[in-house]
Amino acid sequence: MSTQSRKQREIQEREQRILETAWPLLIEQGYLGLSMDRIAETLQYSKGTIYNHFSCKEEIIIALAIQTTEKRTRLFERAAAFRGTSRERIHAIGSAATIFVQLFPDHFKLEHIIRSSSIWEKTSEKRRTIMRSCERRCMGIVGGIVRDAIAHADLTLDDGIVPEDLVFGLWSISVGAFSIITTSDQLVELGIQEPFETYRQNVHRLLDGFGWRPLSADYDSVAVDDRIRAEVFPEEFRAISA
Amino acid sequence: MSTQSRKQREIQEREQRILETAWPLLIEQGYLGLSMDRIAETLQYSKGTIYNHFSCKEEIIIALAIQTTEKRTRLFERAAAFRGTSRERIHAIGSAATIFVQLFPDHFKLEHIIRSSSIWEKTSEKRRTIMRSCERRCMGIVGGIVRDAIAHADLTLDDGIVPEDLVFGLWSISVGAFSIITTSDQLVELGIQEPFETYRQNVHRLLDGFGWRPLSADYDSVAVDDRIRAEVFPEEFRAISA
DNA sequence: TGGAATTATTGACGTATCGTCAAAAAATGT
DNA sequence: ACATTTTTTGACGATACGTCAATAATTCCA
Repeated sequence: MSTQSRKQREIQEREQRILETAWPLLIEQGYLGLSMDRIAETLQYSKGTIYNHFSCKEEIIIALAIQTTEKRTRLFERAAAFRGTSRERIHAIGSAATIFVQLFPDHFKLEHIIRSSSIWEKTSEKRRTIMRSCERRCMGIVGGIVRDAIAHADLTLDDGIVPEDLVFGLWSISVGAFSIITTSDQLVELGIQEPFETYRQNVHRLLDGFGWRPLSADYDSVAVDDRIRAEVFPEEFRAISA
Repeated sequence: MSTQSRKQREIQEREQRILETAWPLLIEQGYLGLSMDRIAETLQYSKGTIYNHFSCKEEIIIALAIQTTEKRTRLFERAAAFRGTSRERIHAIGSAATIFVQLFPDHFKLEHIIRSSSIWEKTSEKRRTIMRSCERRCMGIVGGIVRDAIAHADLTLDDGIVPEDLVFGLWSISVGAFSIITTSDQLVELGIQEPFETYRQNVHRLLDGFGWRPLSADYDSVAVDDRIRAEVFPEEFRAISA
């Protein structure tokens, strides 16, 4: 019994160690830098053992992507639990998204890799389902705040507009901004000195455009951001600042 | 002389044929599907000859990306030349971006592939420079419209906000929306029935948030969109509808 | 506890692809 | 007609993927 559980635990832990070994290879050298042989060599296991855990390279990649995506989802959940006006809560989501990118600047590299059709299609349906459900959960959280805002009359959507449309807008602007930030090497030359700050402001413009109260003009969004970072994400904030 | 030019021309044309052969391989099977051997086999040349044109796989990929990016830039230039209010002209840019995605739905796959660090870093500085200059040109076009809007008092930016901030917002929301549209397989399940339409509306909300006149409420953006498609992009519009 | 049954591990193997380079072929110039 | 330059070729070495039969370790049960 105890022997079994020891072995079982060893196998379990190995899975995590494989992922930890894979991460820097993938981040530093991309898809091609991740080699099953090198993982095996590093961990002193034979290749076959690695394949016992992950049936192909792509499975390792999506497993890593799931880990970071789940971390983001948890940040979103904490942000949504912030006690404040609907506008402050949606603001907290923006802060969570930004903190996530700053804590895991490499996540978007992964996201790019995993979305390549050649990679995505080789992953198992099981893991793809997990990814999709993370995506749905994130959208659900944001959608919930939008609905709350409507319920509290902070926001009124025009006819034919559903909460998901707004969520899609926030999702788009965030994915786009962070993609650009993490892949463009000439933002400063293009006139974007502080991309994260610009992102934050643009999100507010978008919310203003939907008429979400209180509008930017009415409150000091920098102060709100500080408060959220201090109250909701004190630890993460310290990690970023350090 | 005539023999030389014939040979020269043959070599020139071959380059394009290589790219045409590479495109479907890359789109259908991703980075891994693109094989130098297969290109050589298909075109009945030896591998060495292919390598005379492109020093590595990645050069082929970026060459393809440059071709589509240049097409987009030309669409943007035509959109910017639209004679109308600043708001209509920026609207035309949005239409151009949408038309581009619909004409070249696979471009974003390429964009994803090329942005992978492992690929990007293997490309030649020469071609990277071309890509960057395309990017700058696109931003410049949009920035010019923003400046015109300010000059015509259609738009007033708050202190500390520069035109590039707004451009970054439009860029983000577009890149994000199209990335999501081309890679997510559950948009409908997530409640986004007509992503392109939602994108268009979100862009307007963002512009409204910046106070760009006339605001959405004041005019029929669907009519403007129809007019732009008919006047500026009649041919492309037909191609999409067909 | 000892040995059968099950499970986990190993690493050589077949296949595929990359990018190179010396030799062969073709084109060009005199 | 022959020398020089340019282009093409494909065999080659290197690397990596994923498989699988053989081996080792572990578990189970009498």
